[in-house]
Amino acid sequence: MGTHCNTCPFVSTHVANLDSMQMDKLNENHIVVNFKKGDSIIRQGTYSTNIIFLRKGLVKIHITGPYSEQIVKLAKPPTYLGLPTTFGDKINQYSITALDDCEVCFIDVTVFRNLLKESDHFSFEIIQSLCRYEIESFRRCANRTQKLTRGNLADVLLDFANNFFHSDSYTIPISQTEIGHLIDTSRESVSRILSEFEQDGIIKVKGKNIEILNKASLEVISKNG
Amino acid sequence: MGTHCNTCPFVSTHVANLDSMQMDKLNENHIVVNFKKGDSIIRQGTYSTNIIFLRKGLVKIHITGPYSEQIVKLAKPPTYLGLPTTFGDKINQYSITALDDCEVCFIDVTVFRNLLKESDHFSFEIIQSLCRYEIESFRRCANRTQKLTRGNLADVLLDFANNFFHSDSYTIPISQTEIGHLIDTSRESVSRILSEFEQDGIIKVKGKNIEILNKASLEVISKNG
DNA sequence: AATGTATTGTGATGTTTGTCACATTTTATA
DNA sequence: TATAAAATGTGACAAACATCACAATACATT
Repeated sequence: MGTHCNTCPFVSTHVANLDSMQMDKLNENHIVVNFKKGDSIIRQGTYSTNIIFLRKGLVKIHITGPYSEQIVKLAKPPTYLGLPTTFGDKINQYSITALDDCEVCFIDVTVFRNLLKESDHFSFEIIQSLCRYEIESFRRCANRTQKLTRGNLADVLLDFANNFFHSDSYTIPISQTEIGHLIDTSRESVSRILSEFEQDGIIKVKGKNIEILNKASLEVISKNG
Repeated sequence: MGTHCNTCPFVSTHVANLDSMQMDKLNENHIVVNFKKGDSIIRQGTYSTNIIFLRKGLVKIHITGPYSEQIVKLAKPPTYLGLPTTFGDKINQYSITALDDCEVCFIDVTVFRNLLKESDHFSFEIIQSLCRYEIESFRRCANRTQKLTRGNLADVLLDFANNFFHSDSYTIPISQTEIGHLIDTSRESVSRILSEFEQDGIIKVKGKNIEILNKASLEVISKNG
């Protein structure tokens, strides 16, 4: 707690036009919670009446598929989590787990609902986000199912560099098993292909530290194979 | 044209609480268009400033993946199409093609935007739909990537029976090639597996006519195979 | 009815990748 | 530091499936 919504980056971006009464209402009806790496933030199958706003940290959104776990996507702040659940049947349709130390803001769904009611601007922001997610989700699925494993793995490495860490050298926040769940392949294949990449001088692996040595190559692999 | 929005099933379901002035505005700013089987309703990469409401007929939503075409999903009325595009960058991120004779209603995006502005109820309906789509999309992707081809094909056959034609005997509205694009497999595999199903007495195929003879079996295959 | 076009059936073959098995390394915990 | 637990590396093998090739139908159009 202790952080008033006035100073919250999410409020300033998305709810800029809430009046101060609405702002106070939001402030009184949210709880800031910290999660440690590995903690479950929401769990598939459980009941939820909160919208979650991710303020800090990295999370994975994952669902129990027909056979194995699938990581649907990774998410970084600032973003809402759990919208679909809360406006659907209130049963979480997926799990969210912290990959980092995370700071999230639980907002009661009725309060959130009222914000939507009172601010058409805010509603529209949410609609736009959801639309973006839908398109991303189509693309991700098409890639995953059409590309070979090498291509998907290259994508993951590039995605971390470009969109999460903004650096070609980073500590990968998930295990090889999890990478497997993310690109629908086995842990063994991930291991093998990472070795190949290293042998080809494309990356340098040291434990969980990845350094991309030849980004152009990775991009080619991402496209062609 | 000729159909006032008053009598439109979509309006009565979703926009029930628009006042008559809003209703008239909607009515003046839409165009009803008919498409024939195979016609392209929207085309990936083109510019669009219309929300589309599907009133009648069946459509496929498909995107050009890294290698081949992928049918993202099939849609039936009543549903909005093209929301993500129109509230995103206005460039269609996917194509929509009629599988049937279709009747769709083009609504100018600014008119639609105003409806959202004026009715928080309507906005919330849209938010809820988008949330549902997102969850569906996660599930579909997990199934597609984890299940074997037999299971996915069984799913498709069941989906048509249960959710589109409400009958165990129907004329399948897409070719085997398209089924392949829908479940990410080759045309040949679709053909082979359909033959297997028929040999096992699970379905009867006659041209494009499908009759499900043993639904329980199909459901088992959908789950386990 | 005739001809061309799209759709479907089916065999042979090769590739990709999952699975099993076990060794090895790294990380957590008492 | 010792010991357990988790994560990773790697070989051998099998399964599922794509691809290629070509035949056989069905469908449309004049």
